[in-house]
Amino acid sequence: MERDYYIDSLKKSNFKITPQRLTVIDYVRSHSPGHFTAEEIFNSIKSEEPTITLATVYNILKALQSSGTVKTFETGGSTWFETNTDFHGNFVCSNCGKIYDIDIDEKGILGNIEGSGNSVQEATLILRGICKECLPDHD
Amino acid sequence: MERDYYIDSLKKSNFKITPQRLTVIDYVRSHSPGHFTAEEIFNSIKSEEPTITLATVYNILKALQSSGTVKTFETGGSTWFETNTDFHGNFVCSNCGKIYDIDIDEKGILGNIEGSGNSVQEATLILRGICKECLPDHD
DNA sequence: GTCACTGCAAAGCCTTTGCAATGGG
DNA sequence: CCCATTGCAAAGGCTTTGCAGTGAC
Repeated sequence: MERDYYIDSLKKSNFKITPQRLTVIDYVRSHSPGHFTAEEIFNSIKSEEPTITLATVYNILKALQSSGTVKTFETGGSTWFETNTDFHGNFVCSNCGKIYDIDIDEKGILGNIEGSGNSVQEATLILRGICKECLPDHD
Repeated sequence: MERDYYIDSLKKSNFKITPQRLTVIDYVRSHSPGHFTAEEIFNSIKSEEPTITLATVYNILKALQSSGTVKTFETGGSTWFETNTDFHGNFVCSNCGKIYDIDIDEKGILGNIEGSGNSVQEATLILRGICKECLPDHD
């Protein structure tokens, strides 16, 4: 996604554009699609933005999330952020810890949900197992 | 589920049967299907088991999970436990906080996953929105 | 100029850990 | 009897909060 997509989304939600926010945007853009913790982002950008703190990174990620450009999910006791806002599965390898996006046919799931009478705004699918690379017969 | 289902599952996984474990089993059995935090269980059973601590409840829930009778998912910064081990969605109402089980057709999802080459052991689907009861036009 | 945002430190959850004492098999 | 489990206290990880100073608009 273009930088302006993030900037415009922030503006639309009445958030200000700060250098710190731009640095985080550049980070997630250049690592998309991917999965980040606040701490990971903090560690990666603090050379570029030496006064930034972890609390600010959390604040920025919350703003990005409110403006709709970032999604989150919780697993293993921490919160993960991602730029892939389409419905998909997040496969977490129990061996190496890597997270992979898995395309999912949304219809099969959403069909059931609508029938429940609840208004669904957001869906998060977490899968756990052993990834391709960690399977014993991996070549 | 019967009490023996939990007991036998624990034994099969080489866990011992303690009075504290039976108390937790009775609690989840009498609240099934449902969604519990460790603290909720702790608060509910401490009158019956006055010396128990939160750490022990966590320990017991971990044993139940390893023996396959309890599943967990994380949301809102805490871990939820449930006895419904079949694949299903957990709908979390952003307004009242209640959690509802939603039946999901597993095939639509698993079809995609198998194709990815990873070995999936477990799937958790979390849905967020406004529940039936909280919708403005609720009668 | 104003109000949101930043940086900092501290507090606040939730969960785990270490260890001595206990008791289930 | 022995080793897993308990109870207790303390520590640990992740995230939020409060507040004074700064800077985006």
